[in-house]
Amino acid sequence: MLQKSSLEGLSEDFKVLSDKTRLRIIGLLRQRELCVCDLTEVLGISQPGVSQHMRRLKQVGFVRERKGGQWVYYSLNEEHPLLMLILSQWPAVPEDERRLMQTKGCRAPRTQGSE
Amino acid sequence: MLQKSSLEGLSEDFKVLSDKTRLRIIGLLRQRELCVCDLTEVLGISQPGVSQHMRRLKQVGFVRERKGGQWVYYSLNEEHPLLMLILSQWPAVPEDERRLMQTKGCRAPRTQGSE
DNA sequence: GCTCTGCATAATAATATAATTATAGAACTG
DNA sequence: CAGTTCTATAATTATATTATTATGCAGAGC
Repeated sequence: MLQKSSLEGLSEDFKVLSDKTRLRIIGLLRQRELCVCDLTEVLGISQPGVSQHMRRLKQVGFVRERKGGQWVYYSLNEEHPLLMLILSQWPAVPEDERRLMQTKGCRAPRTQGSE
Repeated sequence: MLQKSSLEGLSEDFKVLSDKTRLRIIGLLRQRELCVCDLTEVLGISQPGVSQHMRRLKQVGFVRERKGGQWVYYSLNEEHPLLMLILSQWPAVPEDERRLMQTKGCRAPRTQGSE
């Protein structure tokens, strides 16, 4: 039984969507592609935590990754039918969006003195 | 903080949808309204198990209940926007549908001799 | 080549979830 | 009213899930 039932797949999709942190991530990715360090900063959880969430989001095909130098950029997979359907009802999370604005993330090449 | 964030609500909706048994229940309710004993028979789990699932489905407003005599009939809430959206992509579970056909459920008034 | 930064994975601990059995209440049946 | 049926809830147990810390690997910059 290599083939998962479609029920199994759907359940897995919803399981991935059932975590608030992942919902926040998806919301943030609507704005633009983001790297792990961006998300770590905005979400306020540990880097490994973000990585784990991204893995699950990737596994079900909600996000795609693109490696750019040192960074890994994640973006929404616009070809995922269920995700696109659901995005139409996505709630805004103003606080996250504000934090995303304020965050410098990986974009600011660090001037080594500054902490 | 009486009001749940919409993120919380959405996450809860997906959590309810993330269980295969509940997905099967929703699929079955697409056919017609069903009572707990129907579902117990088709799903092959215990009666309290079905009741618990129905409670969660009711809590997030996916299903409605109607009491009819001795029975409690559940049906899909056609006014739930997210549910309606998602139903468009619902997978068929032929085996469940077959079992539903075959089941007599609560409809057959038991002729007391029959086991 | 050495060091630092960004990311992934492994191991672990705390918490949540779903099944079962046992029990109780409400509505029919005689 | 006594017995039976259908459903809900409580208690328990087994299993999943999510967070953290520790660790390793790859690319960038000196």
